[in-house]
Amino acid sequence: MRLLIARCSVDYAGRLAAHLPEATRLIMVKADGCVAIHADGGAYKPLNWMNAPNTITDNGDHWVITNPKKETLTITLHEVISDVEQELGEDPGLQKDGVEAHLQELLAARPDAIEDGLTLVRREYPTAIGPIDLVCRDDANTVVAVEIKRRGDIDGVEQLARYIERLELDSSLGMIRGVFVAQIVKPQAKVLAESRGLRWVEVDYDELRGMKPDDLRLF
Amino acid sequence: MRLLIARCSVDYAGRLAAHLPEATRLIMVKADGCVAIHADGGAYKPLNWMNAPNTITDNGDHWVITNPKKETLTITLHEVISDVEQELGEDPGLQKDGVEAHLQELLAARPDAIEDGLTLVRREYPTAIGPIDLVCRDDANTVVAVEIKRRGDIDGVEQLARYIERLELDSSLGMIRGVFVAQIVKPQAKVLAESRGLRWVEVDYDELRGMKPDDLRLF
DNA sequence: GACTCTATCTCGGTA
DNA sequence: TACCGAGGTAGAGTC
Repeated sequence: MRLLIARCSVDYAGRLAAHLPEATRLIMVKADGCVAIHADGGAYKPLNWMNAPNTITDNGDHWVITNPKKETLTITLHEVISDVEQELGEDPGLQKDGVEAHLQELLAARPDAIEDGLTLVRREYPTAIGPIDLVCRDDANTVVAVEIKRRGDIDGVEQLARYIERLELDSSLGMIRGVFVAQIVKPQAKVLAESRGLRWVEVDYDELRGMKPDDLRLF
Repeated sequence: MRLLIARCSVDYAGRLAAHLPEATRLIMVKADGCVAIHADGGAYKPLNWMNAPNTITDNGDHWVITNPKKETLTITLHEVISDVEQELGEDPGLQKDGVEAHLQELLAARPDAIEDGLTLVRREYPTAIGPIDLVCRDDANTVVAVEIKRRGDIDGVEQLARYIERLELDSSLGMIRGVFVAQIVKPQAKVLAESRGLRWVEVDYDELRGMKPDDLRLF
């Protein structure tokens, strides 16, 4: 990794055009060739960047970085303040817990946490337009399609509606209901779900994780 | 900005839990207090981070960074390889050209570039499910709802369909047509638009920008 | 390669 | 502050 602190101006030409006036910034060049230009604030996102793979042409006072899509990042160096390079080696990578997949796992194990009497038919039920998170049946044996999100936005409701439309083409399934499940369901999503005749349910991840498979039987 | 290269392990506990095993990484601390931990590859996104505002507690061999939501990032330093600090000062910020807002401006000024005879009724026309980019009337005085995207994906078509559904609730408007406008309309979006009875139009940003308000009169 | 969907999305605007 | 939409979304997984 090369860390260059310099007064520079930068131009990006690609999907849009962007320009950075002259100022002092950090230019980070990683081992894979990707370049990021950071200001001294504003969270982790760089002001400008070019992902690998790319080719970096160093013309002394200015660099031109080009990717296979012919987008270019041009860095003009006005004054180099510091320039250090350091090998970091491979990174073992990040381990995560608590993403949507985990929520899906927990709900697949406890479908009655979504709605009393629900039993799982299949997880990742395949359709032509993508897999449905959960397909269940309720105690009246009606098919219930479940879409799970960490954040329940309007897109998720549309997704569920599309899946149900698809399932309805298979007349052998009979009537189909839909339930939209998320840790937080946004107001717009609630309105849309209701107007589409879909239920929505908010669930708590930590509570779910705390539930042993048998705990709910007590209620 | 402080740039620390160190062998470290990291734990994040917040919206999810995440762990980084011991390895050599860059720890970037910006002037506003935000922290980012970078590996030597993998584009511009850090492995772990904590945005400002936060409080950093330096316990020598480990740092604990806490934000107002009580999320924590814990960095355990096993060996510091390099530690440099440099003032960068304020950044004048990024100037962009070619984003959706510009496209909307240009089309609001030249609705006949979308379709001959179109005149603007209102930009950002408010509805309960969000604002419609442009509402126009054609030369037969029919209301035309226009959704503008830089990239015409399937979501945009859905969005336009929702808006029209909503407008149709207002019977005073009469019949309503919809036009989906983008620099590039994806094949799937074309198909969906047509099946929903919506027109789609591709426009060229550079051409639009080149048009003076009077140029089109010549055609 | 194209398509799909997730994300500690980030970031900006607005009510 | 919370909500909502755009993004050079990026990145991972699937077909």
